[in-house]
Amino acid sequence: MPIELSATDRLRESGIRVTVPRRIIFQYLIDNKTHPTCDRIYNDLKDTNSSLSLATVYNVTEKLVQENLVNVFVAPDGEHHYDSITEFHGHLYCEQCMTIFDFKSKPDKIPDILKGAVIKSVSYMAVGHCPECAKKRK
Amino acid sequence: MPIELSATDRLRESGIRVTVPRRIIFQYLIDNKTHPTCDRIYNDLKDTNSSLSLATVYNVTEKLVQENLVNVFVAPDGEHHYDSITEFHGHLYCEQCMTIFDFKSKPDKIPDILKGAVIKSVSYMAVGHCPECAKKRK
DNA sequence: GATATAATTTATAGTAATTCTAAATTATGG
DNA sequence: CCATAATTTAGAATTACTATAAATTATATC
Repeated sequence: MPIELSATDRLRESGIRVTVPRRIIFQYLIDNKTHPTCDRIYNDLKDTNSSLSLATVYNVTEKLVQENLVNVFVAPDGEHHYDSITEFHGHLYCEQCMTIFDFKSKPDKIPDILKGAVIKSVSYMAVGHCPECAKKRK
Repeated sequence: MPIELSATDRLRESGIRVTVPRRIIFQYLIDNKTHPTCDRIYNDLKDTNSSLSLATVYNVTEKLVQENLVNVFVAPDGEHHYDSITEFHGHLYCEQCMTIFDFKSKPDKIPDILKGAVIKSVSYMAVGHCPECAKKRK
C-alpha cells in the first residue's frame, strides 16, 4: 500500500512555502473531489478559518495548478473548477443538477498536423443530463 | 458534390424565424471557422451592420446552439467560443497566441457507470503551445 | 531563538463577460 | 395589409475574476 502524503508534505516536496491557506485549501481539494470553484472552497472554509480571503483562494488554487498539484478546467458554466485528481479522466457536466461526474477516459493522440505542439493538459467534457436527472425528465 | 445550403436556408429548415441578425451571424460563423467569441463576432459585424447590438449576438448564438446549428465550448480563457463545425473534433488552445486549433478526434464512449445519461455534446480540449509558438520558445 | 527580507495574504477596488429588462422593431400567418 | 407574437436593441445589473497596495508570515541566516 503506498503511503499517502499529507497536503503539507506534498507542498513541502514541491519546494514552495507551506502556508496555512495552502495547507487547508489543498487538503480541502484532496478530501472533496467534487470539482469545486474558488467561491465554493471559500464558502466551505471561511467559517473555520475566519481570516481566509476569497482572493487568497484564487491565488492559492492558481499556485497549486502551476505546481501541478491540482488540475483546473473550465466547465460549461464558465467557471474554473479544481480537481485534486491529476490523472486524465473525462467529465460529464449535468445541465440540470450542475454536478460534474468523473469517468475513465484516455487522452487522444494529438495528430501530425500539430506535431511540435507542447501539450500541458487535456480535458474531456461531456454535456448533458446525468442518469438520475435524465430519469426524472421522462 | 453535395449542395451547400445557405445560412438562410438552414435557418428556414430548422423552423425558426429568419431575421437579419440570425442570417448574418450564422453566415459569419460558416465563413469564419476561427472559434470566435460573441464580442469578436460583434466587432467584426458592427461596421457593416450598424444597428446590430452585442446583446443580439449573445441571443442569436444561444439560439443557434439550441437549434444545433452551431457548437459552443468554453475555452481555458473562460469565454464561450462558437463553431459552425458540428461534427466532433478536438481543440488545442495555445496559451501564447491564444489561437484554437482543430484536430481530428473521436469522442470517448461514456462508460457503464453513467448508463442512462443523455449526452448532448462533447468537447475535447488540449492546452499548451502550438507548434509555431513552441518553436519560438526554444 | 531573534531578525531580516522576500513571499504571501488580505481587503478592497476594478474589469469584463454575460445576463436582465423593458421598450421598439420585425417576421410571419391570415 | 394587419395583428401579434417573437425578436432585437440599448443600457443597467450581475458576477467571476484580477489588480493593487498595505499587513502579515515563512524561511534563511546569524
